[in-house]
Amino acid sequence: MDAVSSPRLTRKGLATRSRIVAAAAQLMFERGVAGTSTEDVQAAAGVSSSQLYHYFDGKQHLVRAVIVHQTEAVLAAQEPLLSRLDSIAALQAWRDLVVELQAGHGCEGGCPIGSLAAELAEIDPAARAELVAGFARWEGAIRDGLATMRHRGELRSDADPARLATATLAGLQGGLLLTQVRRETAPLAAALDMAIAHIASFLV
Amino acid sequence: MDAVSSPRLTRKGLATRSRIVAAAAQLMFERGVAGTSTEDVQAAAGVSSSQLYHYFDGKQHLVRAVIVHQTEAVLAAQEPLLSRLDSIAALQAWRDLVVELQAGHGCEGGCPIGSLAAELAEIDPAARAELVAGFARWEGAIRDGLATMRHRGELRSDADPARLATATLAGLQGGLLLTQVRRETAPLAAALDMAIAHIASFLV
DNA sequence: CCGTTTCTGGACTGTCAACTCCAGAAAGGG
DNA sequence: CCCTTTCTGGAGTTGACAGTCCAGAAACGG
Repeated sequence: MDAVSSPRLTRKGLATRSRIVAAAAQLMFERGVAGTSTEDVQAAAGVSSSQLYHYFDGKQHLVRAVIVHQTEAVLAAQEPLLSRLDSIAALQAWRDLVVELQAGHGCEGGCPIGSLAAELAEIDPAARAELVAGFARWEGAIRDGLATMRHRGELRSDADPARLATATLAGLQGGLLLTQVRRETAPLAAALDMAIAHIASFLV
Repeated sequence: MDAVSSPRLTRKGLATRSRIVAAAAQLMFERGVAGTSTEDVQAAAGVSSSQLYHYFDGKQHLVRAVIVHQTEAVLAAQEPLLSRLDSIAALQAWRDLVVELQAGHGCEGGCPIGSLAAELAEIDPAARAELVAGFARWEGAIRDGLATMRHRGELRSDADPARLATATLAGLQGGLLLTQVRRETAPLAAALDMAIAHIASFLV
């Protein structure tokens, strides 16, 4: 739709815009959207107020750009595994990666997309739409792997890749939330192991 | 620990305090903590500023009281089923109830506790502690039902009630989040069906 | 190299939200 | 019934934050 749109941006302008989004994403991940002021973003990105408002029509627009940015970042962090979730072994490797990523932060921060979703779903319809799209991409990657397995005849025909992918993403999100709150990876591991076991129950 | 503590409260004082917490809980459920000002709470509860600060040491303390309030409300809304999750049929009835509750709101709002958790986990350590306690009670209720099943010999001895309960709660939370964002109950239903199928896979 | 557009610095404004204060009303307790 | 404590009304203070404005610097395009 728009995302980058606006008028044309100079090479320099694009760099400044990216710096703002990256700084905002980092701060909003750490303190939430409401806990991050535009002044904080300006300071972190090393830009002035007029610059921020030159590239974005206000905080809400900046937040939408942050959602897009974080969606890319989260999906990229799971590659190349995410694009090849077409075996139980691949799913387990992906599970291990996700768990290790959380352990690496000390279980802080939760899911960059999930946290934004919880904070914004009820108060910013445009943000919610962007989040639906982000989750759809994530779920789509999982679903594609499962569909490949079914297509190959490894999963029974009564396995529904779309529904399994939805349930897996739900387990992942809930596991991330509990892991964030409890500051231990056990809930995330348990949730993903459940999802994989459930998928494995459809193996031929 | 403290929760109600403070000095002694008159019958009337207790009623006023409850009104404030209930109003704050409702508003924070609809708009989030950051999106709810103390002025909003005052107006909704029909109290003055001095009253709010008479009963709470500030917004943070009020938020903690809201967490306790919502924990009670969420658990109560699932009774009497929640205390008797000791068969697959009981789990399915509970699943149906949870899904219907969400459908009843039009899938708005998500989980009252989960939303608070996502918003507060990183910015309010005291709130995080209260949320850990709230989730523990929820998970404990699920775990107790599963432990009963295992004790009766309905679940195999390699089933770990605590871990299954954690995974189920994770699925529930993630399902609620996706359901909130997508405005449809399918993700919640898929996640809970997965959890129940996983539990059923441990039946003797 | 020159006109136009984009980009940047920084001061400024208006609003809103958290929290304080104090005086007076109501309740409790002996 | 009176004294103490709790409770309430409402005005006031302080600070922060989203967003504006305009003048000047840099980049681009022919």
